Amino acid sequence: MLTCGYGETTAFTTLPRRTASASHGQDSLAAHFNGTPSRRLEAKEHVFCEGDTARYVYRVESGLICTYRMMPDGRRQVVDFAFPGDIVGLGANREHSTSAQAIRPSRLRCLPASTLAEAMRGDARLTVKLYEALAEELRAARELLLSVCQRSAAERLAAFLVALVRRNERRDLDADTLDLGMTRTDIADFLGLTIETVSRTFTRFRAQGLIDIAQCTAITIVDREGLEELAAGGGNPSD
Amino acid sequence: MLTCGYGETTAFTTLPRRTASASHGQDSLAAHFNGTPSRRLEAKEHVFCEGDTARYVYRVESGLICTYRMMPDGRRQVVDFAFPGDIVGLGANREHSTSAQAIRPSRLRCLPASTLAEAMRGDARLTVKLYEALAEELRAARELLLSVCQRSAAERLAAFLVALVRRNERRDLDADTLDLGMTRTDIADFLGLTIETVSRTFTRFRAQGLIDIAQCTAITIVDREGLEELAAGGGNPSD
DNA sequence: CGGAAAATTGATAGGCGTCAAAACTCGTGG
DNA sequence: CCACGAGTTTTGACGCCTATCAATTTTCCG
Repeated sequence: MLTCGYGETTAFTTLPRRTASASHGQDSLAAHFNGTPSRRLEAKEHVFCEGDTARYVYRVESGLICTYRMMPDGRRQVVDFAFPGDIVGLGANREHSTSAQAIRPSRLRCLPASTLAEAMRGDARLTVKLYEALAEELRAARELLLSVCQRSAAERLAAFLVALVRRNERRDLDADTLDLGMTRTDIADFLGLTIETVSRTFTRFRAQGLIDIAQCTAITIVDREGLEELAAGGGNPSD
Repeated sequence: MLTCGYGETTAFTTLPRRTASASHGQDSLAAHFNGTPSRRLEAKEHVFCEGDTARYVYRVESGLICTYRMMPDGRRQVVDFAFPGDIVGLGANREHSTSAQAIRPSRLRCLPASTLAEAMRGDARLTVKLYEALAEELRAARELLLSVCQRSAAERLAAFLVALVRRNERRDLDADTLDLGMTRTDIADFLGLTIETVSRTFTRFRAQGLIDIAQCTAITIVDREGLEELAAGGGNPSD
């Protein structure tokens, strides 16, 4: 809405918007990542953990990173998925307030926080860019909050899929062929559901002719409009 | 954790932390609000609405402001309660991404966004302060996400009350006497519950000797430890 | 091919939402 | 000062959605 022309407000614009925010701040941000050391991560390896000193800001070059927060008793809330081009680790004043973990083998570019801080002192416009990028993340986080807390399981999953489709579109990929690349657990922890509910909802979507499931992580969109309607709250049109 | 010495991570540190963030950025922010025009609002009057052009940033002088987002079908997610001293309207690039409404009669100081933007251009340290304040809001939003999505109704409400108690403490008010000043609807929309569930949970808390309810909005904390334990997830110790 | 991890499917139960009605609060006016 | 009425809160009954527990099937690698 702020930086790009998507007319919808269907929630889980989380993913599209995050990317938008990236491209928003990237004009001047991107340059700062050029030539920085890169780091390879295996699947399940951590980029950083909650409480770690924030030494770097990262840009995802390839792979898939998820950021999350844990409760003492083990419950987990996935806060974000970061795809290639996205920035990870912004907004950590001193310590990271989330953990970040590679879901599949990934490559990151690492920009030292000190370098960034120095650049911020010298370049007010860069700081404003970062401020705006952060504002965008805040907006996305609140949208996720709205979505996850106020929607049924089917609505959440539909919105999630729709967000991925739109992300594909913007990257000129085949929009209707999704490679999730993440486990049911990741999705469940993102949407505030259990893996069983996610799995059942996938199955129901297939039965309803909304999607097709080749393998667990390879999904084809069959009825995109149906999904979008569901995502918009069309499941129970009460008014 | 970042800026103040509270050792706990019990969630719904939302409120305490937000204030912490305010005081964090306020050293240099506060000065900018001095002498700005003030505005009085009646209960239920809006400060701004989602989509409005972001003309001002506000500091709450008195009263209580809540910010929220709506879904097309009317479901509402309260994102934040802003108490005196808190800043409202930060992070809006161009339009507000949330609505803000006075819950009770309130008074605000209004800092024009253009003035702030100008100050940011001239004062890099201010921009960094704002960046950090926003980072704190982001952290709080994610904490709220974790809390609301992963916790039972009792845990959510307990965490909410504990957060208010801690807020009172920091202001040297009587910590155990809460004047909520908001309706059950506001609380429900904040915690992702219905008013009936909120009401029932309050009643159960009273029956369990955790709290005492004089009037709907006047609550006394009886067993603070019990509440804190509940808030931390002590309701169902599964491990 | 074999074993571990992940996903699916089923049965069950419980928590919370929904609908509905009663009780309470509070401001207004007789 | 009391009565009234709208709005809010409380309480109850009921049902559905989703979590939980458990078993099976599929997927993924070594």
